[in-house]
Amino acid sequence: MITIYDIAEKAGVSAMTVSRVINNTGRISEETRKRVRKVMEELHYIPNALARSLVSQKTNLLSLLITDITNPFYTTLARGAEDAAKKAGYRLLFANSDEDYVKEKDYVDMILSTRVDGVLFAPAGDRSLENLQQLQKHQIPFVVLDREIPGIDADVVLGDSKEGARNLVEHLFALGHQRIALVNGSLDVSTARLRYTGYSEALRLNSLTVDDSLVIHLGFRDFHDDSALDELLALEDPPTAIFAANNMLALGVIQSLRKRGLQVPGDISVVCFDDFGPAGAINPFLTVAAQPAYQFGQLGMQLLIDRIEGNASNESRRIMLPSELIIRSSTQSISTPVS
Amino acid sequence: MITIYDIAEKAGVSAMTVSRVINNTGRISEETRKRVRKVMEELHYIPNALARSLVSQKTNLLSLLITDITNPFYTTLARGAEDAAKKAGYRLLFANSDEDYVKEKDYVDMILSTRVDGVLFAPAGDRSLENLQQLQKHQIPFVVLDREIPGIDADVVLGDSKEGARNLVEHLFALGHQRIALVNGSLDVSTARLRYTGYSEALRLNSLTVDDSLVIHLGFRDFHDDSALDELLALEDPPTAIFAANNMLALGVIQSLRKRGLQVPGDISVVCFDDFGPAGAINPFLTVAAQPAYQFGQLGMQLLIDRIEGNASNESRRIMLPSELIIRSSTQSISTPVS
DNA sequence: TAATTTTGAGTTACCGATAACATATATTGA
DNA sequence: TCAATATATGTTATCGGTAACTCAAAATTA
Repeated sequence: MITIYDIAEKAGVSAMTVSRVINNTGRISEETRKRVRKVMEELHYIPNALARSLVSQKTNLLSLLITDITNPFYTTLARGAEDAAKKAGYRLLFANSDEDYVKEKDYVDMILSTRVDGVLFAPAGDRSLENLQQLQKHQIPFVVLDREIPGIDADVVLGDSKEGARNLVEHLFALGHQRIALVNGSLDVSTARLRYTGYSEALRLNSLTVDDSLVIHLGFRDFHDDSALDELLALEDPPTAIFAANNMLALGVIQSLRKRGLQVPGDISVVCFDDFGPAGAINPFLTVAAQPAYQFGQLGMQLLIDRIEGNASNESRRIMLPSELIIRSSTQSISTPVS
Repeated sequence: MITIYDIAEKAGVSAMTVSRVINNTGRISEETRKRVRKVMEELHYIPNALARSLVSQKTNLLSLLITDITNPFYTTLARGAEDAAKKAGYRLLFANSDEDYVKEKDYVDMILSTRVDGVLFAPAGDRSLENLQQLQKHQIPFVVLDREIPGIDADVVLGDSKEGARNLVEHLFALGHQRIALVNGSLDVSTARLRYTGYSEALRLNSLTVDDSLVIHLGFRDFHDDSALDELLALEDPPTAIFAANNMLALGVIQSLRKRGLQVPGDISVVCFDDFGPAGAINPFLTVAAQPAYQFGQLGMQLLIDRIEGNASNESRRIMLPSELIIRSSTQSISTPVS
């Protein structure tokens, strides 16, 4: 590897002079500058970011921690974050926790030892608390995305889960559905709780109460075990519609329904939170509460960079983004069954 | 930030002793070891990977460069790469070139200054040559993914584009289609050339020749300008089926067709390369040649790590993965039009 | 018991860059 | 013309670790 010392020697100057040429600092005669530049090009010199960071105490590296890289919500978010980071001259280190606290902790340790300048953190859930506290303890600036963590006071970008849920359920009511099941994420995730709240509020506003046998709690990521669905369908008065708390759950629900020979929306209507990215556009099918994923990433990154660069006040900021109800063909009126 | 010197002072030993405790090297009495460990925990010590890498000349960082983070093919590939990297104890730095040579070059510079140990490189196209040569010049090990670059001799993981294309076109023939358009990627991408070859071979095998007016060359990523489609449709003898060279192009084609009031497959059949990840499972629609994206990432990463760790022979390896023809509902027989 | 080996540390130099300070000319002003 | 200032560059120390070498005390051997 070529270092500034190699350049210095060949150009007949000191290393410091080379450093000055690279960084355009100090006074250098035009002649020396040209000579050094020429040698740098000849030797294909590239500064060592490690050494630089060690002395500057700045890596220009940010980290984006998401919970599911195969979920289009997060990849679209990632693109927003990447664009914003690049614009501000930062590099981005991606990490994927798979909704797993242990994997998340591993990544936090990695993040700490890498000395990144800041973290955009989509937590797995409430128990991410200690992972976030770990960052706080080491004074790494971070912004929380998508899920609020009780006990953490930080900048945060959220979707309006309650309202989104209400909208979806109201849509189902409007189609005549009364028996609406909720296939929810784990209750140690704030969005799952809020979507439940929105769901129950919508029921109450329509003079109904929550029937616990219609509510399932799973992980947000997988729907491997669909036995819970069997229980739902075996109910005396089974649901005519299912509200899945996110896109991946909806995928699982629909696949499981089909496996059982049930048509969507013919036999049962399905709605969910989050859209499906570009792929969702080909065959518009699911009625969703679409969140502005790109903006999640972009705004979150802006908050983070503001804070890192000292352009943010001490109090933490909280951005709530609305979701958009997109009515497609996974829902239909209960009064006109196709069967 | 806590350093080994802080630990050393508080534990009443030298920095070297602390280093030895951390790395389990040298001889340390059990007593000292315990004392040092205790102080490390008390102060929440975390080793500085920068300093470590500076002396060891190893960062344990790998980079994955893809061309489109919103394309499910690449995110699934990314997951495969990430899993394999993690298993081998490496961290992964993602980058997204957007099929743009300039962005790609920027990332290569970043990669070089970050001193990553190796790169998993999905090139934008033939002109990535100089970016790859830049890596070679600096002796950074890399593995090329998905697209072969003339002039570069390196490990590479490819899909069998020719055969996949032939299969798709044969499928269309079997349905009675004779006027088959090809909406291809740019010809400076090897997969575009091979898919063209597969397309023309299939035609020839069926005693047809390529009609140039049925072939469009665009970028693999966007289908913003769909005027070329108008020309296709305005032909005296317009196509009854379209073969899109990848999933993103298929998306654009279908959306454009619908905008013009044409139904798929009613008015025109569509097939493409690459599936749509988890989202593709909800509403199976497009007939595709699905490539094993996860394996692309996983195998590529294995080749890379083998090479980095000196477990690979000097000659470069070439892995070709087959694609699977998945027949769904975007194609129908020409003899039974629904219209 | 003296010589030798082993054990458990410490010292020094270096990885590649930069901040802070030092210094030799060149230039300017009185 | 000589001090004062400006200009261009060099020296040294440091960021946080680790490799390589050194060394005193304890344990082993003859």
